[in-house]
Amino acid sequence: MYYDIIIARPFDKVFTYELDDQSLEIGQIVIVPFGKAMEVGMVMASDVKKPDYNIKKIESIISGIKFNEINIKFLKWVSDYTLAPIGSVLKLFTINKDIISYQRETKDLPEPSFKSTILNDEQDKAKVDMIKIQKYSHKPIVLEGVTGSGKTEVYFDLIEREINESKQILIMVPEISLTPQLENRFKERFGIEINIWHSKITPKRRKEIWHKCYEGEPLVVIGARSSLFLPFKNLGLTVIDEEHDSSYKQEDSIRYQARDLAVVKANYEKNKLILTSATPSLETINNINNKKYHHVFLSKQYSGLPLPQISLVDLSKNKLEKNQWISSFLKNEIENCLLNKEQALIFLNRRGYSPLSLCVECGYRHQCAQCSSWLVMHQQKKRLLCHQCGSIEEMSFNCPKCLAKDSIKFIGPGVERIAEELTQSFPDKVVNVMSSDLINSPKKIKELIDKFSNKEIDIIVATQIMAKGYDFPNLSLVGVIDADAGLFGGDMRAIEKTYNMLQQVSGRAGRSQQTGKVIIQTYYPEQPIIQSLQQRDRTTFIHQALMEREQFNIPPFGFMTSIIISGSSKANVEKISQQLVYFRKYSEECSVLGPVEAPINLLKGQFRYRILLKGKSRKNLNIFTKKMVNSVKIPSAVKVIIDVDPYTFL
DNA sequence: AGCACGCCGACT
DNA sequence: GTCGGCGTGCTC
Repeated sequence: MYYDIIIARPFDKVFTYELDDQSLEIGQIVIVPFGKAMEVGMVMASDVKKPDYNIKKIESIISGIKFNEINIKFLKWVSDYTLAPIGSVLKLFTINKDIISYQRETKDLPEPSFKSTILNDEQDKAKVDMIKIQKYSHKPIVLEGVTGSGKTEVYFDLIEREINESKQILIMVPEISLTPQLENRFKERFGIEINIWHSKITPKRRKEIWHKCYEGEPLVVIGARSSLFLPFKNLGLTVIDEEHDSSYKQEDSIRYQARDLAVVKANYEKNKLILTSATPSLETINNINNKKYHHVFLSKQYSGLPLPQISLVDLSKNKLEKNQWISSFLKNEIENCLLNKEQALIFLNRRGYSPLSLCVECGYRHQCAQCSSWLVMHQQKKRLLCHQCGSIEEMSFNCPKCLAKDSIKFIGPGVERIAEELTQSFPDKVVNVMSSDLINSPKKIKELIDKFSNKEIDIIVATQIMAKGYDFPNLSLVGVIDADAGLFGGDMRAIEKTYNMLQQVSGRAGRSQQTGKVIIQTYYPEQPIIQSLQQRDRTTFIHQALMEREQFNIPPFGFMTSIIISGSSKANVEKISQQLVYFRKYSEECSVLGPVEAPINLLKGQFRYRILLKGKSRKNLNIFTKKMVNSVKIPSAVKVIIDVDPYTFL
């Protein structure tokens, strides 16, 4: 008998194998010889006719592990939607020899011991509403709540119900390796073991968790994007925490939006799904408006305190001193805050000391040798760093081009430079920088957060790393150095992201002990986007943004796919790009923009071109994209990446 | 993606 | 003379 097998390698086709002495079912996992090696595969079709080329025999069959109909349907859908080769998608399900051959010793489960918290009226109503909704509908529920409103406690109560039913629970979080806090809250609340899943856990843990999921053992998994592909057999509830977070979009090898896939998966499996956010994404809001999602809202801070007042500093009227970026108004407020023995957070989403190193004699700019981007000066590490590829250059104050001595000037501020300015203004206070350069492990995050909570630090200068859910009871002032960076002129997603980030940062002040203050520096205080931020009028911003997107036919109203063509030969890359867009004449419905050199047209020594495809339906756009890519023979020196629903245009 | 094959530069 | 650089092509 002959079988069609998908191999867990990047091929978008099946391979035919022979097996005589027994019959296989669709979805079974097998080991097959492939090239020189043994590979894992899944049976896609049985009883296929013998092909006219030489075929090999199936090496062995993994008993006890099998994809069911729904799993296969989802697998196929992911491949169809993301245009990723079906073999690559199979690999995402962490199907490999190591995992499938693992035998688990079953242990006795400890009894959970719940420690319930008391919900306020609003939280309790939200909880009751959600339980009611889940009884009659399988549609996802969006739990929206202002920062500090206690969303976590609400969904903890729903999780408790699932634990009591001996169900499996998945909490997806963005970038788990940096959020040790949630794990501790879970342990305290439920007194059970929490299974942390992300790409860097040990092989042993990986195998254990995979098999626990497959065996249907009651458990709670907190996981990053990839946890979506765990083989849960008894899943009761999925929670997608901070659903708007762009980390859910995987941007390397296989490109997918974990949140969107999770929604489809839950729908296939008829599972409960909760999306939480203080700043729901426009896609999600549109789905609420279209009644595809239910919506539950928490409007008040748990502490009962009013939300912090936001004031604007008009930088066009209050000119900054030369080489200073903090206005006297903000400095005064910081001083008052420190006098009250409270703490301040100053926000600037720019790492390092200065984004541009310029020679004042000849105009030379330090640029990365492999990328089309400037090198950022990092004073603490005493070097120049490329933020695209991470390459490092020696720091020098002399110009490498015109050889002038001490001619390099550092233009513009990063967090380190703001910290320097603060240290000069408040010499007897402790100022600390929080950015991914220095704070890059759960341990370091915890150390810094503990230090700040214990008031060993007075002022913290932070990048966006700060915007994610940390609680600081004594923090009463948040200053935003530059609200304009990212809000004007960027692409639509960048604007949405910046707006959310500023809204979240604003929520950091005064969460539990006293009403906080937020001060935002801007050159455009009259702009509607800044106004809606100041007045906490997110609705206006959303309404405006959705209208614009509808007008330009971009998500969630139209569909986009980006094709990135890269390679070490610029001429080759350009030639292939031109050949690809030649296919545009075969569709009237889908529009083809480009090719253009990508904004970062040189990355790690690879030249990059970009083509943008837009369409009215995802289905037709995907069919068109596939045909377009297949219309050109791609030499192996050129790489073509398809990005369905792109988030960044780099 | 791996992995081998294959054809040109710098080494014992 | 060979080691090894990575361009090209194949995997049932």
